[in-house]
Amino acid sequence: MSDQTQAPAVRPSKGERTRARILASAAELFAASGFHAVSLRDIAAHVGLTHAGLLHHFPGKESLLIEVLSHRDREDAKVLFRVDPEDSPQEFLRLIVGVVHRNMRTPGLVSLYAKISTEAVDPAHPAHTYFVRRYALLRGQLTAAFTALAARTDPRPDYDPELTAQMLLAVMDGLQTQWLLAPATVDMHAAVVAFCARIGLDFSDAPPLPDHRSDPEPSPTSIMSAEAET
Amino acid sequence: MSDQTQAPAVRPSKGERTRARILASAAELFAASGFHAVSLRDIAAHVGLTHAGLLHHFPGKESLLIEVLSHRDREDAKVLFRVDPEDSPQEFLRLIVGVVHRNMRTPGLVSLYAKISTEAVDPAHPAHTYFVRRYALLRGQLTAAFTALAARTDPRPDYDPELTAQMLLAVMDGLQTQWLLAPATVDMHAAVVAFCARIGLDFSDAPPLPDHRSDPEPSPTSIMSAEAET
DNA sequence: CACGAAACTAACCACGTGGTAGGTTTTACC
DNA sequence: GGTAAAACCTACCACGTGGTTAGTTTCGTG
Repeated sequence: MSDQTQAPAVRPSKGERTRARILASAAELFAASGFHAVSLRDIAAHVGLTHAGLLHHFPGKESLLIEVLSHRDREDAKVLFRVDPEDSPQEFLRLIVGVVHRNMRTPGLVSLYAKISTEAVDPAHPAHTYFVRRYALLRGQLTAAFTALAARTDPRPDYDPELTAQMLLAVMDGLQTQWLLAPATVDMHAAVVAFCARIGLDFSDAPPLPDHRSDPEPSPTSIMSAEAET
Repeated sequence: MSDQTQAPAVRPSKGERTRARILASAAELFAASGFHAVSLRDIAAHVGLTHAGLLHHFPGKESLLIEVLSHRDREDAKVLFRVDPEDSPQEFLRLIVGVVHRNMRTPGLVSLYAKISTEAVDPAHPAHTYFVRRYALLRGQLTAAFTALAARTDPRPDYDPELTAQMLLAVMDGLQTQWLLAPATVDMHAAVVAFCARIGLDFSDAPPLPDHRSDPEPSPTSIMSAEAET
């Protein structure tokens, strides 16, 4: 059971290590410039491979994008879905706000979702289905949290849980673009906390979430992972 | 001074008419798929020209994009800037909400700004400077409106005008992407009105703005037009 | 160390892209 | 109607793109 006996058994193969580097580079470059403006050769050069080498690991550009997104979702799921929004709505919302605070330390991650989600509005985009589902899921979770919270609040608050869920998601998304365009002017976290204050939630002391320091193996039961059908 | 003496003198030339069709097609296609995923040949075919014919009217793809954006700004400016945010803050905010309501009838226009603004986060993007300025201007105007509104409200409201401006812009922007991805589920207008209710503004009866039915000549004093320096 | 599989490269392919240049057609004006 | 300019087209250019194929190098295991 010592670390020595475990480390050699789980050492990633050369291919797995290269795949991880490809995913990291693709995430970074897609985040910077979007899917269409980044070529396979760009990503491959960033990794230190040829584009044909990259295509040995991933069957094509579109499946690479889906894998980048799914990979990041599994990371988020570990944080967000350890709390049930109906059982602990306040804690769930606190985690959501914590995600915003953490995101301010990872502009690349913010940019990835901001950039690709708007591209994915186009039904022909490889990640279109992925984002339709992702937003539906998040709205559902947040609506459940606000509904549960309202049921526990006396006097009962006068907000519509579904509209409020849409608003909170919108504030978070909308602030990303503004922040990316003017990071010195726009304070994402303060604005989200201020929004929550508007609906009666005090998260002014919400602690930050842990950084993305490690990328452990993907969880086999990924809730947020959308397997693309393309 | 009769209409008959004016109409022949101001009839657009063939070139002007073609330019207008190019701008409309470019706006539509950029809105659908973004700058990078649309080629000049796509736009030209949509107009019914060759791409070389298109390039007779616009010196290049990048300047075409800037012109599309500036053109739409002049249209918005006519609506938004007929009211001074400091003199009539409530009326100004009412117009902002009216813009959202109107936008629900023009998915293409919504998509254009949503799509290109996130692309433009990339400093190498042709519209980067344009959007940095646009957001700064809008934040300034909204901050001025909320500041003036707070000064006229007794007891003084407890919101920070600058954060609130960021939040309102964020809600409007963030709702666009959600709406474009799930138009049957997300009600942009209701969510924005609900947000305003959260800060003490009742716009539940805000009237819609006029449609984009006509495209009159550009105003010579366009406030929101950002002349690109590229 | 040997060997098969994985990882990776070089070269190729067909196609698409923004832009250029010269020629043809259309427009606008006198 | 004549003419010059504007509008538009055809053909070309160099380059970039995602993907394929065959060969070479590296890895992992016995």
